[in-house]
Amino acid sequence: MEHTLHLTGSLEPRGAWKADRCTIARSLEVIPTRSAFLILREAFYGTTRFADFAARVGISEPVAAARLRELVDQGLLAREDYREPGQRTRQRYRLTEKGAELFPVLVALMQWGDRWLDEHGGPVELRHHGCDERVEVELRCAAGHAVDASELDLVRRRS
Amino acid sequence: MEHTLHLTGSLEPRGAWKADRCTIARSLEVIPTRSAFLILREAFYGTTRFADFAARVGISEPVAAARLRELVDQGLLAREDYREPGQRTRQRYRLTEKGAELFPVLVALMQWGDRWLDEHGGPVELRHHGCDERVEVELRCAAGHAVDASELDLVRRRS
DNA sequence: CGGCATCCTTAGGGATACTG
DNA sequence: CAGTATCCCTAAGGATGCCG
Repeated sequence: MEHTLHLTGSLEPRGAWKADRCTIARSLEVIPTRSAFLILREAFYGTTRFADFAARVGISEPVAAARLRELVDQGLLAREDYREPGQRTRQRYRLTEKGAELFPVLVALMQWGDRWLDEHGGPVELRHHGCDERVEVELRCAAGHAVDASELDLVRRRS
Repeated sequence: MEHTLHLTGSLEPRGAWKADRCTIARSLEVIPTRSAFLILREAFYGTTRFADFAARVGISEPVAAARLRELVDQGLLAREDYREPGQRTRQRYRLTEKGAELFPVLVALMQWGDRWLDEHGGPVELRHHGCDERVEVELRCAAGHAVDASELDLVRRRS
């Protein structure tokens, strides 16, 4: 069984596209580290406070400070002041739309880990609110077909 | 707009599940580095040879050797000898099923980078072979509904 | 509470040269 | 062709302590 893509036409020879435009590589420059991924995980789980990020991700506060600053600089998190009635002003970090759209990446990592790295299929699962059915990431084409990885063509974008 | 999940029932307080069982964290222990991700990208693109991995990922050969060994040790790639008729024996690296199932992770990273990190939506795209429609990763529940990130419950797995 | 300063250790990675 | 050996540099991250 071959696990590679169909490479069509002008994508080969490979000089046809520059490695520095690869958007997988670019994404990994924005989220280069394990701690960055796990801080995003916490943000999806609803964590907003500095000390909670450090504690729940399991990293030291200096590292948490560095990662949070980088994620804010990249526009994935927004740092904002807020004040609950009768309380002092606090800070919190919230996902921006740009950050929130990374959700499928985290779900895909979780799904793979659930299958290959845990005896019991992982500690938690995602369900469709209301419907209550299990949720998974999948590949699907614009015509609505579920797509297997063996049915893919990789082509240069039609600009 | 809130970009967090619905956390239901016993997932809170958070001590209810152990951070070391998080399968996102576990996956990132298996593929911890940018170079590991990009070697997998190359494997999907059909690269099989040592020197090609190093050159196409843009890493030095010592680093390529270390990453390839780790990926083989983790069972994502298989190293095998092969011989074409009339040629000497060569080595190649091929994706295992375990490695191949990481494909949605890479597609999700590419899709996010296409949207947020490239002026023109990315250099390449995936199309459904035959059908020729564009392919994307999406969240979908077992009942067949496309699921928005705002419609998710996170629950402990029913074991 | 939400950090920063300092010091330390380890891991990632480049360059160059060499080997079976 | 498919790597290893060596050397060096930088980044990631922990521990401790301090600050507004």
